Amino acid sequence: MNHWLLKSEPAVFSIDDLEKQKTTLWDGVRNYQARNFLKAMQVGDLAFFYHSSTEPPGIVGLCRVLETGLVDPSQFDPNSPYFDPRSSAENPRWWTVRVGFVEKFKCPLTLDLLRKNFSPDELILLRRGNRLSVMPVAAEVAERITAMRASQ
DNA sequence: GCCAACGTTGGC
DNA sequence: GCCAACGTTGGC
Repeated sequence: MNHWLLKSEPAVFSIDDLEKQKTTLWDGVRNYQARNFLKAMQVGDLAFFYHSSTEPPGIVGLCRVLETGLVDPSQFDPNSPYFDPRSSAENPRWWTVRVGFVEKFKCPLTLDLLRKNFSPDELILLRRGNRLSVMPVAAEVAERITAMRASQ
């Protein structure tokens, strides 16, 4: 099983929204590196849910990959901000997964706390200028994150 | 609201 | 294929 980190602005979609909805299609990713990580996900993988552009930013919960290899429907919707006129049904450009709510952390693991416990080498999130919204988390790092959560 | 960092676009 | 211009991300 692999671990991932998914970024979302809570004003757009939060861990509370996921808890209410139970599952969601992780659509709207329009970056090739992030898309490739989405493609590499497998059913059963766990993903840390990260809130960005909020105070404080941080990991706020956990979700699980339920379905993989899904075509992102928003690329075909002219009314969607994620519409991509270069995509076609025969040759879709953007792929995604469905994730399900697992848990919301009692205390968020803030970006500040993550910086104190991990190096930028260990956690892509912490790398200078990082803007990836979907990224892998090494097993050993995921274990330490989970341990931090437990000790809060 | 600022701005550094980065990805994408498009002229050449 | 280069690279300047531009738009976006996201922490602060």
